[in-house]
Amino acid sequence: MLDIQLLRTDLAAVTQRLAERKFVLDAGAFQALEDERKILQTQMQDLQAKRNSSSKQIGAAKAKGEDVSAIMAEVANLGDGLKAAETAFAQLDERIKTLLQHIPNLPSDDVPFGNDESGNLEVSRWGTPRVFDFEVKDHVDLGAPLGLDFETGAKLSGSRFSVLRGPVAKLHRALAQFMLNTHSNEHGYEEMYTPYIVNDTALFGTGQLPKFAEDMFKVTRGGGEEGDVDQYLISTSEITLTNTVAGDLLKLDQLPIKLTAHSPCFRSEAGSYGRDVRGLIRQHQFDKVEMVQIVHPEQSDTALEELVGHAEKILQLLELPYRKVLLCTGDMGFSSQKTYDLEVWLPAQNTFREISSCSNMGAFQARRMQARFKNEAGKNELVHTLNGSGLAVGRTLVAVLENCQNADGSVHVPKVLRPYLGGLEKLTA
RNA sequence: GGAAGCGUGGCUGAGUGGUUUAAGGCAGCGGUCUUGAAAACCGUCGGGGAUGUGAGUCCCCCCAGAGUUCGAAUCUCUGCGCUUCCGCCA
Repeated sequence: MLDIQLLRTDLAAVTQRLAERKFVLDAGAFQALEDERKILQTQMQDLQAKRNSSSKQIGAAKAKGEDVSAIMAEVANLGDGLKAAETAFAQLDERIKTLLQHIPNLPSDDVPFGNDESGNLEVSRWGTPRVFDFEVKDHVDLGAPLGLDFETGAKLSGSRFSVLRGPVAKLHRALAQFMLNTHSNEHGYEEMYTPYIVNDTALFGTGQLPKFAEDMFKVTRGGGEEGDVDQYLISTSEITLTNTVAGDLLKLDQLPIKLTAHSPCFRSEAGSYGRDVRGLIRQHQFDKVEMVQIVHPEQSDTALEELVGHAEKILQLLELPYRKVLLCTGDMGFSSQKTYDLEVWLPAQNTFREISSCSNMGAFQARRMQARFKNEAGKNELVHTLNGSGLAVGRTLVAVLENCQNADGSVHVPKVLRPYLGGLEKLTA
């Protein structure tokens, strides 16, 4: 959520910057709402002040045993007008709040302008795509004999679900454990285990609600009876990790907070019909190791660079070629002010595919969650939040299968994963 | 699943309808004292918002939402959370 003061004081500039990320803010309509709000709020507070002082007089008079009927009559006249003013203000305030909740974050100054992903800026590349002296298979064909089973997934749960068996299942587990160990042992993150079902408050805090409800899986507790509360499957453990500080007032020495977790992620993928229908790239359920940092506002820019580096480290240790991309204004997520994507090389597609997304959310989520710290001046200030995939496990599995494949259909295991697989060097059917 | 109790500022804790516009304590911050520190003492000390050049004035917030009342931390209803006991259970 943006600071409403910013819209009040600098509406034109905010509108302009939002337009760069393709969000149309009707500045005239907002200004009209604001003007009306000011009038209503002043009227309401004026009436409230009168009521308060009269009530105080009644109390004082009663204590002395004096007659209060005159003041009572005076207050009675106030009654309806006050109620009407309060109702009108509440309605208007609600409209302004709702509007505000649907406005995305402002891009940082150093984010390049662009309308879509073609405007993204490649920052760097790492590794050299391997030259194959045989025809490469994609991960679906390669994975089938190794235990990658889409048919059974579809039987159990429908399209975009999969079952992993044997060697592929073990590789999947090894990847998640390797990532989690690296972040918690080498990169200073606290390992976390968090719920996979959350309430709407948490989703509001990180920005999935109210705008992106259709991307979520909703679950209802207790069989759909009246009074049951809707809850949601997490679409990323960013939600739970970030919301651990919701409503908190942190001490300066508690920052930065660095958290990591391995969890399944559930996405309805509404609006992506027909895209990536083949294989493991876009599933309703996938695993991800997530990194979250809660930091002092002055530290968030450098924290983003550090966090991306942690995700890159995983790819480097796995010896997977990738490139680092700075997303342009038109391609960023709702809550982000600056985002790097890491795209891993997939030889079968002869292209780079997103495997990690690392973002600095600034105070955007912190404001929604009311996550603050006591700053050097003793004042309460919103923290900055960051998150990034480190990495998406399913897509990493795809990348390992394709990049490490041999002519005979076997897959050699990256060295860093071997300790997690009992020293196994090669996956075979 | 059954029963009981409890949600007050960073923490603790008083307050059951009106000088409480939330007492006291701890922590924090500033100071006195001290070579320095500790202790002691003095002062300060919640958040959000409206209006105003400013000093200031005012409104809202005691888990959340509705309600009763001239007036609610206090009374009523609903929800959420926590604690304890019993039952069940991985």
